[in-house]
Amino acid sequence: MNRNFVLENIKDFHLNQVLECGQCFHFARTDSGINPDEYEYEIVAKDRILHIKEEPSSDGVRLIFFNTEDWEYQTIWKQYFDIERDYAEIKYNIIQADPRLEEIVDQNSGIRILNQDFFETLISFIVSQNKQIPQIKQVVNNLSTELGTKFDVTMIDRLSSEFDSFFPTAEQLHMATEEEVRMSKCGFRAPYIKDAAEKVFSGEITAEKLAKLDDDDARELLMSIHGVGEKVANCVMLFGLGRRSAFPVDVWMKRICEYLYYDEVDTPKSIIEEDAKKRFGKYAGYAQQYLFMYGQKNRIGIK
DNA sequence: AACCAGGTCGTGA
DNA sequence: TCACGACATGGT
Repeated sequence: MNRNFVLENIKDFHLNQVLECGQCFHFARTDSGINPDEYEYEIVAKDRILHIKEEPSSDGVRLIFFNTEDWEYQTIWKQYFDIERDYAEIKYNIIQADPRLEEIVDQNSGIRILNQDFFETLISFIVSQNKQIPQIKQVVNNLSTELGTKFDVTMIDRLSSEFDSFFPTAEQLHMATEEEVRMSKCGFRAPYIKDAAEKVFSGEITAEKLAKLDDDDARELLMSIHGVGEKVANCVMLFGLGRRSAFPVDVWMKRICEYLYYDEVDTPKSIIEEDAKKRFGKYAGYAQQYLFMYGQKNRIGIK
């Protein structure tokens, strides 16, 4: 109890970029920001609340997992943070596919694609449609506090200011009424959330079933949920099912790719996705995330 | 006060 | 197939 697990010299990893790149929504930065090299976050994931800190180290970064046993890191967080994947190889291949992306990848070289829970990812990206990231985080937290299981006090190593509950399970969202779901301020997405919860709770759609399908069939099954279109399905594949060749095209990716590849000419999302998957192959999902961060930081295509 | 946000649905050519 | 408005909510 109360022991910290520490990783030294982790390369291609920057906590700030991992969490703030728009792939996950149930977390908060908890440090003051006074020291520019240190980042501290609370993350609610994997039926736990994790208090984690990043500091510079001689070669890469040091990650401190507070109040974490070795086995928890080995069986949970190692996988969640994609620690053992070779991101140097990923970046090399992306830059091979398009040398112009070298600077973009360098600027965001600490990104990792998290291995998140399927159901939470599905609902979170249903919520994400036509919303900005701070609002998505708010709705995710509202759903959790209103309908999710409260933390066991022994799980918290200090009082959390923002969080008190896990993201609701499919069963919990299935049992809730549409009005209760609407309390989260999800608006017109409430029936979408209900349909997703019902299809997952009934076993009609599960991560296990989806894992057996090829990309096209998996996406088609996801899109049988009312409120899940191409973009949300691709995000669920990429962030919640480990399908790293998925290339979600949202308004940002459309602007960024039109800027880079189509001479600013209006181009259908389907063409953008198809061309990107040809260009980046099995690395398309990673490329998408580097491009997304680049576009957001530099406000590509915004007046 | 309009307009937009990590979109999708329903409708009508 | 494709264009277009509606959809809750909150922020410029």
